[in-house]
Amino acid sequence: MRAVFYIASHSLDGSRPGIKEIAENINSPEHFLAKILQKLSKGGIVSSIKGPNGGFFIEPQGLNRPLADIITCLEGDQIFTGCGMGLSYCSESNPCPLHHEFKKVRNQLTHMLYQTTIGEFNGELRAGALTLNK
Amino acid sequence: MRAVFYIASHSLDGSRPGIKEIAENINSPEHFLAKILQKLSKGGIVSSIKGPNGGFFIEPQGLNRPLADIITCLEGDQIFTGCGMGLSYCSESNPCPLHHEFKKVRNQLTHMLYQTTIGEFNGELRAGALTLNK
DNA sequence: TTATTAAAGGATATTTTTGTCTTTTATTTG
DNA sequence: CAAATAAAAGACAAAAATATCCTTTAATAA
Repeated sequence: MRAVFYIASHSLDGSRPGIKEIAENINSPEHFLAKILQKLSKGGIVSSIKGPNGGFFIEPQGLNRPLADIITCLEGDQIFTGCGMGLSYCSESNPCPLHHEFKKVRNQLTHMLYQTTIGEFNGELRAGALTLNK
Repeated sequence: MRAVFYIASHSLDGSRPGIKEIAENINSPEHFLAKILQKLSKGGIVSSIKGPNGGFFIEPQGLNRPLADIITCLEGDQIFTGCGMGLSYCSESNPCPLHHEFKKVRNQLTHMLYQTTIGEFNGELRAGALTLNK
């Protein structure tokens, strides 16, 4: 998510940071980050260009996608739909003890992740008001 | 948490289920459950007695403790205080991009886990309205 | 068109989490 | 006290998550 924020905040002026640059700026192991960006690239969250002057970027419309898309791409929709205690049987019609209470929390998280967009923090990030370090 | 619910629902009549019985009823590997119960026992969430007719139980006042205590005992208070993106620098005065939005979600989760008590589901569990299977 | 740059992909390694096995200690009952 | 029961504890094993390395592919520029 930090990598996506970093790329997003650099996509306004058409620049394309490479893995090395991103990794340095978000304190992430380079090769590990590469794996994640590959997945995000396949999922269409970020775009990439190889070769000199290549790197990662996000299309203008991509900046309006919700954060939830990042999570879905990387980890599936388990956190949006799954049981709070990880129970397979749990559902609306056959709820686990925590089901109803947990649903409220999960709904709020879901709502937050669908309302917040990838590009939402660009201004503050570029102004230096927010940072992405570990 | 399911183990605690199971023990709680059997502590009303003074019975003391053993690890084997608990494991069977919550579909948990016996020895793995043993480790968890050891930790919960050290933390004072559950009590235990060795030997014949021994097993685990929860004191009457223990039934009024919040679910949050279980989590704190097993995993610390990271989920109550930590940053949503796992950033070490993030705080109220030096927030990460998601800090303010995530705080709302975390606060609701925290509230839920502190309002809900360990013994809260005893009635429904004993009536069979709720189950603890995986 | 060749050298260089940078992402993609596959194989491997490390670490953490989860799960298992065995021995020890405590308690109860005959 | 001796035998049986059951949790506590420690050592060990398997699986999953995280991280690294190396080779391949694509793009650019001289």
